[in-house]
Amino acid sequence: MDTKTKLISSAERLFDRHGFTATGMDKLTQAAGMSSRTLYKHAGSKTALITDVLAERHRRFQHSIEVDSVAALFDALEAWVRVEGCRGCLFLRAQGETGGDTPEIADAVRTHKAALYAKIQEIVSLETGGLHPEKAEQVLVLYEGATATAVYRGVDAIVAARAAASALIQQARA
Amino acid sequence: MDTKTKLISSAERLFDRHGFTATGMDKLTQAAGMSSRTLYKHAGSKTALITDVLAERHRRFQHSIEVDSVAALFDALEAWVRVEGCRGCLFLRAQGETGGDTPEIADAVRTHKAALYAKIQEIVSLETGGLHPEKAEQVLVLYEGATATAVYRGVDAIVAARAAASALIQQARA
DNA sequence: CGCAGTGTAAAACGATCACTTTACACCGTC
DNA sequence: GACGGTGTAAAGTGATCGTTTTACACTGCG
Repeated sequence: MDTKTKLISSAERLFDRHGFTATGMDKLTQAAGMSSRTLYKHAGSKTALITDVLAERHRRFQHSIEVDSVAALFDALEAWVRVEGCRGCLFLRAQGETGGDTPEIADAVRTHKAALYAKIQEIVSLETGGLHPEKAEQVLVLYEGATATAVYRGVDAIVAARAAASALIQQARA
Repeated sequence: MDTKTKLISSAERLFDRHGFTATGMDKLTQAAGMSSRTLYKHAGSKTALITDVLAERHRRFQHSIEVDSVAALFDALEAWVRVEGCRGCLFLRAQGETGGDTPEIADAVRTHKAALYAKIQEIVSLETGGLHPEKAEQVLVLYEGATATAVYRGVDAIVAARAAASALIQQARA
């Protein structure tokens, strides 16, 4: 594994477990197994490192939601949290920690959420024959809710969200 | 307004806008209009101040959700974000920033979420005649989802959540 | 052989962190 | 009129923040 990949993946882990602000550069260099000079050569700054981490996570997340039904969307989320754990949406957490004051981070969040919503719109349109576009936002809310609620209620929240989403879609088809 | 009340309300505002870790004691003393000595006499420590802020917010929040229908629950949330803004659940944000490593904060989050879930169970039971207890978790997910999604989609998310929740309850009644 | 590239360890940068201390002023009460 | 309680301003605590610097070692390529 090359230097930058190792840096980003170990940084993602630390940011996710302990928060962005609370994670210092010493912890990051130590976890990545490199000197601070090397870290700065590859990342440039802490903000840039956070941006890189979010971009990589977005890439991986996008791949994980390549599905074509609402039920499968929540199955994918369940599989995700089983592998990655459930500490809430890392993008919204980054937004919250910075108060939206860091433009690069705010942009990464916007991009990620726009893509998520677009994907959900695509799936819902597929399942309802494009007849109920308002259901997309409801499914989005269920998806975000599943992610947030799983923090303290675990996978049960995702199971409940999938059931609710399926019921709403079923209802739209009738 | 007495000293401690002023301290807690100004601290809540800063924590909410800029995050817990990113908000230093100098900003807190300045916003509260008091010396650091007075702040420490009343709060004890930053962690204790965060705990006090969360406890006060919980008190205020509990009062705001004294309703007896699912629709009214989301109306209350909409009214809340119109007054307080929508930057996500402050409890989950505190949990995320500390990684759950601070017991007092983790306790505050647990208490808050247990009360929220209990309230939703009560309302759902009221509306479905106690026949569909599994709907409570679905409404909880919609509630958390509305809070999280409102961060980037505003009140629309809450409106969508209310519609979805009402549909699910309606379905349970049939 | 020489040299650019990439890495290391470790010290230092000024700033800021949470927190404490010193010294002093105003207050109503006994 | 001395008093404890509550407040202030401001300097100082050591630690840690993100970042840069100095000095040096290894590697593959011309």
